[in-house]
Amino acid sequence: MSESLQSSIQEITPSEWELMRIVWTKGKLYSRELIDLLQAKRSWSDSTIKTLLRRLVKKGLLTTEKQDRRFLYTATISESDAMNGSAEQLFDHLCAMKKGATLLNLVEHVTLTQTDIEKLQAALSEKAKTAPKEVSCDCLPNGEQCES
Amino acid sequence: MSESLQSSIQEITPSEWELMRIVWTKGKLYSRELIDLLQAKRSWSDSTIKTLLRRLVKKGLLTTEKQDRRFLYTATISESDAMNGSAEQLFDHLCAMKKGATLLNLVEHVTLTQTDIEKLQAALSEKAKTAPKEVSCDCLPNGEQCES
DNA sequence: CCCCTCCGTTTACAGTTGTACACACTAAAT
DNA sequence: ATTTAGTGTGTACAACTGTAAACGGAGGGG
Repeated sequence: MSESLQSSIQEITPSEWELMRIVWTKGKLYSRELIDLLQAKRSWSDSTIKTLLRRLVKKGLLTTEKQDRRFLYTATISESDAMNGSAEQLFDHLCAMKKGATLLNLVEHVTLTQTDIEKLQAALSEKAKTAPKEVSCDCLPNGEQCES
Repeated sequence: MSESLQSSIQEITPSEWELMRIVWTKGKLYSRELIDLLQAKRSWSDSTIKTLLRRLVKKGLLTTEKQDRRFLYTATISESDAMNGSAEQLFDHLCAMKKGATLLNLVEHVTLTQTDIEKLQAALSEKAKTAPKEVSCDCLPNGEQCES
């Protein structure tokens, strides 16, 4: 389990997420399999997918391993690290004061299992022990606060 | 209060977030003020900031109002809508099965106030009443599931 | 009345992203 | 040996992003 994300994950674009999710789910696979699976959802040409694969390798998010005559593609970072990293990156852009509200909105809109909820509740109870009364806005350079 | 985000908010880039946060905090302001405030954090040239402003207006995220001889800039969407929209957009890329884990990670890493925590707990208790036992992975076209 | 200063507009340019055609190479089939 | 089918590589190109210099118009100061 990764504790805290070190140096902010490589930016992953929406199209890249689609490829990555398949790679993570399958573990290792040939471009052909990837393409077939992906085309079941997106009508992208083989070429487009091959380009995306190439770029992901260049970005260092995938590695290749020569097998047979073609390549086996594997992810270099775990899905959780990618998810947590991206989520944290997004939250970095938000006003410190309003992160809680955003989280609340997510909790309300995302489908969660009983187990997820239990874990979240446990984490929250723990956090409540040391949580501050207020968090101030960090949108402006001087200490000026935003309302609400 | 916006209930659910309609048609997926205009994509906001990292640099744009910086401008927007200032605009949201100040409500209405002249480019000069914006530039001064922003330059206290980022060493961007006036020009760069003016370009970003213009692009935000073109994207429809800001509107202008001629005042005096210059423009007053205002945001066209609320900060919460932007935050919630972006967060939901990100979550759309994640495996349905692992959204809970990502949320958990956020809850652990984000600074929350006592009040935020209470609200989250309330929302979770409510949600627990109807939450499913499991959520399945939606990464692959066929029903194939990812492990963990 | 002229120049300067402010602010908005034009233009620029490299890098990234979405999308894809066409080509090269190699193993396999004929 | 020649063709073929399957993979990877090169190239392309428009839109968007990060960053910024330069220009043009209007009001203020001299």
